[in-house]
Amino acid sequence: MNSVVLVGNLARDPELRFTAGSGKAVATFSLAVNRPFAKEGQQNADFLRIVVFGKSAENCANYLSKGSKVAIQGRIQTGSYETSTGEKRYTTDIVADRVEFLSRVNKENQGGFGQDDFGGGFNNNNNPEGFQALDDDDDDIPF
Amino acid sequence: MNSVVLVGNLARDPELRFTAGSGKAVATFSLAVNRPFAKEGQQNADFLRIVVFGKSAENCANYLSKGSKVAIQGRIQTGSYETSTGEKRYTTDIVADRVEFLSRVNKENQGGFGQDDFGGGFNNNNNPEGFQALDDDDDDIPF
Amino acid sequence: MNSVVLVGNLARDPELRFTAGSGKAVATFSLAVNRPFAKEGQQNADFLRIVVFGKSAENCANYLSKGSKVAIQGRIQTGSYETSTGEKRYTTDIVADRVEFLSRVNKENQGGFGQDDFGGGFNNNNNPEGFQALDDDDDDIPF
Amino acid sequence: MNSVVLVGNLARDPELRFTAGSGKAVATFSLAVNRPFAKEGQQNADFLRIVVFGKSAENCANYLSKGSKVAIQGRIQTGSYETSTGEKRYTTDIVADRVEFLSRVNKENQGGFGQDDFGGGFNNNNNPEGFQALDDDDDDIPF
DNA sequence: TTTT
DNA sequence: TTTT
Repeated sequence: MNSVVLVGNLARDPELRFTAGSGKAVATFSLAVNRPFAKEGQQNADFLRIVVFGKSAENCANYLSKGSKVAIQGRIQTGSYETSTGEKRYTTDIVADRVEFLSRVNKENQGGFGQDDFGGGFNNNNNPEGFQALDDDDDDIPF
Repeated sequence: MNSVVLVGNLARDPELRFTAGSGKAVATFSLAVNRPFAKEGQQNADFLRIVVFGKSAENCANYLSKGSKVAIQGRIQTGSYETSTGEKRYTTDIVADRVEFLSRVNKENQGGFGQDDFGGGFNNNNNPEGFQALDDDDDDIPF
Repeated sequence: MNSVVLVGNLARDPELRFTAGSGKAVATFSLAVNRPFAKEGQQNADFLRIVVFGKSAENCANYLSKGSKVAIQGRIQTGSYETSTGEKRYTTDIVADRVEFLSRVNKENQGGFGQDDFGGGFNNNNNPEGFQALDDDDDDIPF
Repeated sequence: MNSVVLVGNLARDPELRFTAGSGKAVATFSLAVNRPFAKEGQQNADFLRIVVFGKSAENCANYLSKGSKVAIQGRIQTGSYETSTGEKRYTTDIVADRVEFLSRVNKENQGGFGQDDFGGGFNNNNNPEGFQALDDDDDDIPF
C-alpha cells in the first residue's frame, strides 16, 4: 500500500515530454505544499517532484502554470542513478494517478490578472479528464 | 489504520455546539465531494457528515459557510442508535483532524460577491489553527 | 478528491455476485477497523461496507474469509434508497480500487489452523491482481 | 494537505537517538513498500526513510526489526543540506504520525523462528501507544 | 436531503 | 450488526 494525497501550488510551470517508445505524454512539475505550523524563519513548504502520465499530463501542461493550486492523489516512487563521476544518487517522485485543478494561472497572462478560481456552474467537473467549463470571463467572481 | 482525505464544498453552513461536560467546541457540516466521472443524470457528488473538534471547530464556524471549499484529513467513524420506534440505525461520520481552507464565502455577504479565494502563495498559511494572512484585498490576484 | 486507506479484518465472509448487464464480478464484505485508543467499554472498531469490482472481487471471494486482514485503498461513496414503507435511508460504502492481502483464513479450515500470514519478503507480490507467491510452507517464518 | 499511508516491511533495524535539546526520542528506519505490478527484472519495491518521534519511536525501537511489517500514516517532508565539498543534496523523509504493527521479528532471535504475527485476542490494540497483548507463544498460530 |  |  502506497497512497499519497497533496494539496499545493506549482512552484514552476509544468514540463511536457513524450516517451521514446510509445510517445506517451509525461508531465513533471514541482509542487510546493505549505507546512501549516511552520514558525517564523523555518522552512514553510515541502517541494515534491510530481510526475503525471497520459491525457492527464497533457491537461496539466495546457491548463496549469506556476502558482496554480492542485490536489493530487498518487504514490511515492523512489529510484537511483549514477552521476557522471560515478556517485550514486537517490530520487523520490510522486506519481500522480489523479490531478484535481483548484485554480490555474492563465498562461498568456501570467503574473498579471490571469488567475481565476475554478468556479464552474452546477455539474462542473474540474478535473483533467473530460476537462471543461472553465471560468474564462474577465470578472473576479470565481463562478 | 483509518485515513481519509477529501476536497469538497460545504453543502450547508456549519453548526457549532459545545460538549456538556468540558464545554469543548464541536462543529458539524455536510461536505459535497464531486465525482469527476459522473455521467449526465447520475449522482454527481457524495455527501459526507464532517465532525470537527476544538479550536479548529471554532475556526470552521467563523470562517466557513455554504459553498466554501475545504480539504479535510481525518478518519471514518461508524456508530448506531435507536429510533423512537426502536429501530436500529447506522451512522457514518468523518472525524476531521485537519481542515484546510481553500476558499470561503463571506458570512455577511453570502450569495453576493463575498467569495474570495484563499491566496495560497508559498508563505500563506491557510489552515484553521493559527489562521491568518487572508487575501482580503480587492484585486483578483490570489497572492 | 476522495481518498480512503483502511487496514482491518473481515467481519464476515465476502459475498460475490455478478452485475445483471455485463456479468461483472462484485464482492462485498464488512471490514472491522480497530480503534487504537478505544477505552474499556467503548466501541473498539469501526465497521465499513467494502465493495470491490472485477478480477479483484473474484480474488477477494477466493482468498479471503472472516478474520482475514487486508489493506484497502479506495473512495467513500454515499447513496440513498427508499424502504418498503417509503422512508428514505442513506448508505455509505467504500469502493475499493485496491485490496492488499495481509493474511487469510483458509476457507476449508476456518477456525482451525488454517490462518497463514502472507509472507511479504521484498519479492513477494501479495495483492489480488496477479495473486501468487503465498507462504504456504509449514514453518512460521513469513519470508 | 500532505497525507501519506504506507504498508511495508522494515529493510533494516530501527535506529534510536534522542534530540540534543529536550531529549525526545527519534527513531528512523528504511521501509520497503512492494510494487504490486512490478515486472520481472524491474525494481519491485520503493524504499522510504521513516522518522518517528516520542513514545512511538521508543515502541518502534523495542518491538520492530528488519523484516517487520507495519502500516504508517504521516506526511512527506523534504529538506536539503550541503556536503563537505559544498554540493547541495536534497532529502525526502516520511514523518510518521502513527505506526501500526502488523508483525514483528523477535529481536533476540532474528533470522530464526522469532517472527510472530500480531494476533491478539479480542480487544487487542496492536499499535505503538498503549502497546500490549503480544502473541509471544511458540506456536505458529497468530492468535 | 445538500455544494461547486 | 460484525473482526483481531
